[in-house]
Amino acid sequence: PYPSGAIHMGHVRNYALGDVVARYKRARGFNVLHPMGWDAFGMPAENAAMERGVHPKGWTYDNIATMRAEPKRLGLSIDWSREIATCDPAYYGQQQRWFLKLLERGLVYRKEGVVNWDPVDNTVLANEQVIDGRGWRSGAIVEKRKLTQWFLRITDYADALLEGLGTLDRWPEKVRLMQENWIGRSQGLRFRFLFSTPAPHGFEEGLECYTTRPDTLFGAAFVGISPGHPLAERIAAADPKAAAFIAECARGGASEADIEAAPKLGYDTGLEVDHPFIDGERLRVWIANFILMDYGTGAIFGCPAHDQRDLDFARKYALPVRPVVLPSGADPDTFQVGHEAYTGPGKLFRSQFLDGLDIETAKAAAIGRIEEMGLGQGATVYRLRDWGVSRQRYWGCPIPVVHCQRCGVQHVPDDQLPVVLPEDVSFDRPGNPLLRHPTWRHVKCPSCGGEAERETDTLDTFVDSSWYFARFTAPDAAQPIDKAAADAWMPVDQYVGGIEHAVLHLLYSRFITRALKDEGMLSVAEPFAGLFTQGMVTHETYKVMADGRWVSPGEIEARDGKLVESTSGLPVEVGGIEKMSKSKKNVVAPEEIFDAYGVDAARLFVMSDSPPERDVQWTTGGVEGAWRFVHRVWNEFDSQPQTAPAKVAADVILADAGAKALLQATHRLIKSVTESIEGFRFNSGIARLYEFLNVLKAHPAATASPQGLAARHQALGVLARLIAPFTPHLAEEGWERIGGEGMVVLAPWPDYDAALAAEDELVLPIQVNGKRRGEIRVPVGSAEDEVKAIALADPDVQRHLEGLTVRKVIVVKDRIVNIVAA
RNA sequence: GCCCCAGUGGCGAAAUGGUAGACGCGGCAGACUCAAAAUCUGUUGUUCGUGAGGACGUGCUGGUUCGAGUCCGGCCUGGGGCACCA
Repeated sequence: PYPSGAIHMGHVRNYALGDVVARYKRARGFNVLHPMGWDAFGMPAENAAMERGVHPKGWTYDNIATMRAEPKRLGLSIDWSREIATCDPAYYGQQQRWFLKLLERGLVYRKEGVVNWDPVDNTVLANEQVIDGRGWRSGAIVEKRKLTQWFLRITDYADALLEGLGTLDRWPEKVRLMQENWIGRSQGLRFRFLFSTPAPHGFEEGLECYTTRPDTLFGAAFVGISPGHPLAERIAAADPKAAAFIAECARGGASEADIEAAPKLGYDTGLEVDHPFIDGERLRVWIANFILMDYGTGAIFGCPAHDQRDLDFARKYALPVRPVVLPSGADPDTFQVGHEAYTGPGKLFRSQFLDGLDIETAKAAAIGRIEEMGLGQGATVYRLRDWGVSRQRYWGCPIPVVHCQRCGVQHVPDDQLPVVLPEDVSFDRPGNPLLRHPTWRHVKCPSCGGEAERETDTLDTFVDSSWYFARFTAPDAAQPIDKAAADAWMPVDQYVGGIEHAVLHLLYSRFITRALKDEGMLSVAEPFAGLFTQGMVTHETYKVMADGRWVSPGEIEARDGKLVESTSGLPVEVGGIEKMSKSKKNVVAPEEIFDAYGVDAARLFVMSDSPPERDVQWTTGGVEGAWRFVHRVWNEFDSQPQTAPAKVAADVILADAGAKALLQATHRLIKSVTESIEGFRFNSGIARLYEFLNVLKAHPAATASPQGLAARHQALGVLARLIAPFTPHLAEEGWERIGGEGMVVLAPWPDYDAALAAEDELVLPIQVNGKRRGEIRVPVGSAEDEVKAIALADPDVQRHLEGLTVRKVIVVKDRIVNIVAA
């Protein structure tokens, strides 16, 4: 977790789910590494420093000290000897070590580029960190700025990351899909148009375009370039109108709505290029506002008939619209495109050597022809961009390089690592305190020994969280990763987290893992073999009707059947059910719940009321139900006689009908709870435990005899072990109460006896024409003929068969009987 | 616009193609109590019927099947992801 200072219900649910897995697997005899650490760098610490004058380091470590108590109180079975904090030089120093390795490998580079600038946090953001045009943390509208920044070459791994998704069969389909879309591979053609008009300086070789629809080249109506294209800049230098148009394009709003509403605009440059396939045909070159510079080559050819944007553009500037793909059944002489471009399947026409081909074949043929002509080749293009990791902030991992006027960028030598953050910094002004520090940045060049300057950018905190799992396997190693330890533990078998990291942390970690593998530091290509994305904890929201203020659940009460604010008595309306958040005040503090109901009830409730992958709505009634269950379970343990029951032979117990029934229920319980945990259906497993409690309570006979008492003792012993992953403290107390050996946390998971778990007798429903008309009791495994005879003889069934002729009787063994009659 | 997911009682939900609504919350009734709370017991999809029993029922609509909440086609609604990506 980020050490914000307090845990919230989302943490409780997240870690409770993970703890169930850890405790279950441990009981199953596995070695379990279940660690905890702090993602401790980042903006909130600096904000606290600016607002309250505290030091980010002190603030962070104080928060860690406060927060550490909570997982302990929750009873999470964590190995605290492996605890790490990413703001510890012992951690980030090792990060600097591997960062330099990647720099040597060419996976880190520095370039000037247009970047996303968050004006509130005063720093740069990666593409993945811009959500709907806003900073992922600050929510501020992101601006474009030209800056020199450090980048990690994630695009080198675009293909590997895409292919690797296919191996992650224990990941949710949804997350794999999101990553696939984010990487966005497309196959197409990269080729040059040759100028028919005199080529502008620097473009003598032609103008390079990228397309995924080379099959539609015969429908080309124009060539378009992005306002940011070098050719556009060159033209603007000599043409004030072009310059004005480009400036106009840059002014448009950055929000989605603005982009969507923006009309297609173009500027006719007067330049023309040759159509590669049609002799004498020329295409006009336009600067167009809808063409992106950072995808493909920043230049396209427009085929209005088969691309909606090109069509909009063509209609506006009265350019020809020539269909070249004919839908099946359409008449080639009359087929036209109106306001909607045709993007569906069909056969090529009006396209010379492509005529009659289907789209895929035509693409290959067009690419082949362009390649023969030496104008270009088939190409793969990705939507994924390199990962900008520079942050102009103090509280982050320093980038371990030195800038020397004479020698350029120099690595900080290994014996001078870690580059430690200076502590004497001030936050009285905006901007990066490292830049203002009087001495820290001034160092000698490691190469020439002359005056040089440290890099003052720090790393994106997502770098810190992209390898911590490997560090956990040997948290004190003198090198970043102890390979033997990592080989023993990695990959992570079960990762539990929120969906919000689908294209952030989960993609970065996959990239860094692959990069470190190529560096020889890790053996696995994928960090997380199993991923589970849990749902959020939600709560109703409450709003004072009079003034629209949000009020918290603790500030309201029911008076005369109506909700009012306690202090003012003003009526309150119930709003939507939303993720717990401070802004909506629909937060329930875990500590208060622990105090009121105990941690076991809190753990139980967040897992019992919804499937783990779905959101769970926090309700007082719900947690009280869990709390009642805890008490009722304890009552069952507590009502067992203090003295251990006399030893009773197994066959004697089974001879007692009541005792046998209880043992059968017990073994069925083991089977179903085990399957529920294995399948991550914890809510169903908990429902089975509730059910079993009702069975246990409804068994008065079980205590009346030595056999009954012995059966009950066995049942309670099983129950203690089965509830242990969910409510560990209750399990421990119950286990001790009935004289269990040692601690239940160390007890092996119970195995079920298949014979006992099986039913002896079944109630089979009998259907007549698909409607249930009766039921019969038959022994398990009864022969089809026997069941058929009993079913047909059943009075209820006979009543419904009156006047009908039985055509067919379907007997599904031990399941159902359906009589088809007419 | 493209892609994905989900629609089941008053609510959260359960159901390898085989008794829809387990379990919990809430409601109702009863026991205990002077009373209330807590606790315990029973009951609780809708509807017709005094009852036995019947009809209807998993967003809508077709289909496959002896049998569909579950599989297939079309649609509606809600949620999420991506988005001028050529």
